[in-house]
Amino acid sequence: MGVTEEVRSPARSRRLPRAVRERQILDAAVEVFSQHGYHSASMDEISDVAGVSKPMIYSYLGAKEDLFAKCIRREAARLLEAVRMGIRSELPPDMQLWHGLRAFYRFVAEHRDSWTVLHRQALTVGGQFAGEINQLRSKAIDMVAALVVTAGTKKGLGPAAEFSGPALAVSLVGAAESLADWWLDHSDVSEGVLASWLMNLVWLGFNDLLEGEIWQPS
Amino acid sequence: MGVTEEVRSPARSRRLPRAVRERQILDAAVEVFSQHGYHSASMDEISDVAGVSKPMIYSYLGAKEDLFAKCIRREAARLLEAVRMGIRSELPPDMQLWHGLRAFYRFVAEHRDSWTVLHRQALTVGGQFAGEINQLRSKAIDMVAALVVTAGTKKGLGPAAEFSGPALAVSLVGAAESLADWWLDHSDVSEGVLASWLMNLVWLGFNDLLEGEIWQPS
Amino acid sequence: MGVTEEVRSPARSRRLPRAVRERQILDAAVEVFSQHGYHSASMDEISDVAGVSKPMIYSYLGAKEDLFAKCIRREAARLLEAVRMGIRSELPPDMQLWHGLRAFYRFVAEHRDSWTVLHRQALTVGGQFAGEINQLRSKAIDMVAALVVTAGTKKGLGPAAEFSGPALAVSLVGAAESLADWWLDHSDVSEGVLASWLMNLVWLGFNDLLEGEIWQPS
Amino acid sequence: MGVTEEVRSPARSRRLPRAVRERQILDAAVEVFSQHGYHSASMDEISDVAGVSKPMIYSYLGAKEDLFAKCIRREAARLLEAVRMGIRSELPPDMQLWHGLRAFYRFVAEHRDSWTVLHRQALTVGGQFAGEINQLRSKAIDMVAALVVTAGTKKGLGPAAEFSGPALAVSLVGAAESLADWWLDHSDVSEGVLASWLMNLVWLGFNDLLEGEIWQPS
DNA sequence: GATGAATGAGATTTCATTCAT
DNA sequence: AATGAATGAAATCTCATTCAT
Repeated sequence: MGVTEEVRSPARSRRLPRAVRERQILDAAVEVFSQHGYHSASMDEISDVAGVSKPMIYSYLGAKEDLFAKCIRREAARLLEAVRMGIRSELPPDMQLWHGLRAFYRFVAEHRDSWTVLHRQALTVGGQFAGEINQLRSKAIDMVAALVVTAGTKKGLGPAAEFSGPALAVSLVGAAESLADWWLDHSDVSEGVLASWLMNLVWLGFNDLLEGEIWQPS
Repeated sequence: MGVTEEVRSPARSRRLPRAVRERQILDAAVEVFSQHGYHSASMDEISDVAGVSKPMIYSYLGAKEDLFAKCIRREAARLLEAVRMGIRSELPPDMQLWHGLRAFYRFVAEHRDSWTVLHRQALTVGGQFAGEINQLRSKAIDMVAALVVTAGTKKGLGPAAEFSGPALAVSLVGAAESLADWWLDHSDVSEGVLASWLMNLVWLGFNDLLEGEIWQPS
Repeated sequence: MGVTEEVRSPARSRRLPRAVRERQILDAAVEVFSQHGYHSASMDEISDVAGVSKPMIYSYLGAKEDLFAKCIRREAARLLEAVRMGIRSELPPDMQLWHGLRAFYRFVAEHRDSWTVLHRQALTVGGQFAGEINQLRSKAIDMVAALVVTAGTKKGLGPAAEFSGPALAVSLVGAAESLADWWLDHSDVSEGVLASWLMNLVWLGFNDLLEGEIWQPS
Repeated sequence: MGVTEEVRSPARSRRLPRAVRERQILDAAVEVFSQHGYHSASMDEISDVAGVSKPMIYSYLGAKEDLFAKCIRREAARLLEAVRMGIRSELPPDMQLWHGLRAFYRFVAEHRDSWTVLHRQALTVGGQFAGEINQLRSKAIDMVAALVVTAGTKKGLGPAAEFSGPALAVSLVGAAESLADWWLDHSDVSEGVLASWLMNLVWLGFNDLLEGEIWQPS
């Protein structure tokens, strides 16, 4: 079309305000960390991908460790927010759980890098970020536990109290995470189906399944 | 035999048969990898812990990557073997599953380093060992899937077939792993209780629990 | 009074005349250089302390090296001036020397930063500022030498001429400097006493001291 | 001369024992530090001069700071030893002092680099090595103070006691150092003459000099 | 068989300095 | 006049890996 192809690129615009640069850098960092992991990721590559020189990263976001921590925090906040928005608290507990799971899987699908960083890479750094990650997981677990307890009290709770609520929640979250990972390699399933599978496992259990029962969104 | 053999230095014994040396080194490697992770572990420390010089490691087990791979393979084989030994195929499926889980948790308790390397550290190496790990997981999953299918066919399978067997197995394995991690920080529970909790989740499901049902080993 | 003048930020006032800015910057530079030394001092910190942006420093006083040179020159001039003002040329040579020393120590006490920069830090820069410093020392030495010569000629000079006047002056200056440094850590002595000690060393010498003689200001 | 000029250099011999390498490295470090100062000296240059790769320096002598500390300690020990050997304790105090000074100046002449590192560069590093240096200076000062006190008690000490012995010693040491520095640029004087000058200053003092007295080795 | 000696290559981080507004 | 934004260049340090004995 006769476009002069750029004498001076406006794409790589210069002299941007700090906030913009910080976002660029964080985006790049998440991408690179998710691909190579914390240790193998190099500040050089991050600065390349961000289109920024290395000193700027240090000046704006600190050392590699700080940068990684900031990535984790941002992505964790995003993920939690997404799940929170997904849950509709006016629905019955099982439907809440189902919607929460769907929101979770939608997030994973739409932000693979974020999920990878949070799930796989955050463990890498000598337990240094175990705190951050565990907070995230704790919040997720609390949400689940709240649902179960809510459901339980409605029906009178009963002997479920004998079981460690946290342990159940831990298991569910682990199952959901594991399934998310599996999904990354089997993406031909919708997030609704995924959530349904999980509901059938944790809501009904193998036994009911074997009996022919099925859970499905009403 | 009258061989004086060594006036001094029995500590750092020499001329051991190759197989022994290899085990020494692998043991040290598993210990160090589990403590620091793949990247932060240094060949220097491994050679120190093994009581062997670095060139020997390279000569016997290859480069760092190879060494790590061999660690993973050995520990994976051990874990699988332990679980296999735990299952008693003459029992009904739910009891098989329960015994398998108990064996798994016993292994984790008795070989924390092995478990740490397998579960936490193997992920960190940029997916380089995803293959190894996935094989292990696959085998675990297959074992679970086989149980479910066995149970299913006895009863006529039914609509459980509509659900991805693998996905359910993946979820169960994820839940078991997650619970194992949680256990590392809450070790005041017996492995039997742990396995029972998980059975209640995956065999009965939340719903039955809420109804007051409980699964317990017969 | 009633001038509103500034709703905020009276601290970082703008549009000051160049001379004022330059003084601000030099003051800050002397402070920072004296604390961290030439190399460890960062232009960033200097600009912070000065309350001025870095480009301004470069525009007004040049690169780091220039800035340091200007610091040294200013402080050297101040020190020399202070000593000159201290000497009363109408007094006999020994009293002149004594008053000069007192003035020197007063300066050191009142401008520790200046003295630190001149004495300690100026040496560190790979002899790059040896020239500046040596000029200062030369002037100090010349002043001392003049005193001695004056005294000498009055009395007929004699065999003192066989001794290198400069060398004696160098020694005296070195002794004075060394004592100044010592004083920084033993500040509980008055500058008069300090000067007297030195007079007893260089005017009388150990020998006379041992004989029971003492020099004291008349 | 028809020599085949080296197909493989034995000069840069390889695989030397550790002790030898350490000495090589320390020698190189002293040379480079003395030329450029602590900060401007680069580990690269030191490794070049030493004919050794950088990792070896780190492996044998530690980080830059450690390396510098080790340089200082070694040179300080050498200097002290040289002075101690110079003093002949059977002589009268003034002769002891004179011999000590001569030994000091001989050392400075023969090990300019050592002296430069000790005197000029050691101050550079943010007072981090002030301790090391002050220990050295303290020992020198103690030696001088001991001489003066010895002389003093022989004669009955008298009012010299009123003067701070340490302060006098500090001054003398400062004078000696200063004169050593001056000497580096005026090397056409023998170390005996240098020592004599200083003796005339500190033993006799200006006053006696003006009176025509002279101190000279008996 | 076994190891002390040795290094290439690359990682993180800092800083003086300048542009463009 | 004044500064936030931006970077080239270099320094320290570490580590997996291999010779040569």
